[in-house]
Amino acid sequence: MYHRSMTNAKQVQLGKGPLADGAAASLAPMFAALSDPTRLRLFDLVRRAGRDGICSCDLTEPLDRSQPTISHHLKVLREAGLVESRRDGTWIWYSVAPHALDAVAQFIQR
Amino acid sequence: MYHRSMTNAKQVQLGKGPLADGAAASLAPMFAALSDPTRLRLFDLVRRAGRDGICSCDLTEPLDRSQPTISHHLKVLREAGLVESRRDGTWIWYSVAPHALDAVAQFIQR
DNA sequence: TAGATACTTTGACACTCATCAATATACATC
DNA sequence: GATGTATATTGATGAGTGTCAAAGTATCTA
Repeated sequence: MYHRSMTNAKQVQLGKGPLADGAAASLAPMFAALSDPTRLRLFDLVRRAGRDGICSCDLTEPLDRSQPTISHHLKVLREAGLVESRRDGTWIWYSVAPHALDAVAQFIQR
Repeated sequence: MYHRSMTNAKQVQLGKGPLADGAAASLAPMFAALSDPTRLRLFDLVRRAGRDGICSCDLTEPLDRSQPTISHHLKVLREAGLVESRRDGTWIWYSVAPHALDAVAQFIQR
């Protein structure tokens, strides 16, 4: 049941003062999820696929990594709350989670 | 001469197509620099200090880390092109590098 | 039930990282 | 030059990461 869309995304509320300990702890994993080149391109491909999403099977080849490696990276993105997955028969479709990057964007334009 | 403002920030040009290998390789380190909670708060403190910057000596205490650790993190931020440093006597002042987060913002609002 | 396809998990390996104590360096003052 | 303060570097350690091959799980079809 890995496709249950398990999301670690916390509702980060950035106050006005210095970045709180908890907020930093919530934000850091999202940055970490994007801190690997392969994962960045992976997320980019998923984002480009729009609402429909993209099949995991179509992600392995363009990134030139083994299938388990892609699976691992997708898991990292999913647990960071950046992408969602939905099973369709044998296939699994990935799409960007709604408001995925809101917290990150909020921090950056702070 | 560590304060020579050595910046690894590349002028990332994000095209219209899928995220290129090189662009991903340039972006990832900036995300990596922000992927640690302590470093996130560190960057936030520096950013809050505005143009004047903030003295390294004022960063150790609020983050509850040893002086070498803070020094290490500042180096990471500096080499990622996110902050700059300027020596003033015995002290060293850190401030946010101009256009520090431009590439990251551009990627996020892509 | 058997085989095929899509995907995940496990185990291993080389590598990186956050952290600190100890030490070194740079600068100012005496 | 000697002493003190601010910062950097070194070395060590425990924890985490990206990667793959091999094995496991889930789903479909025949």
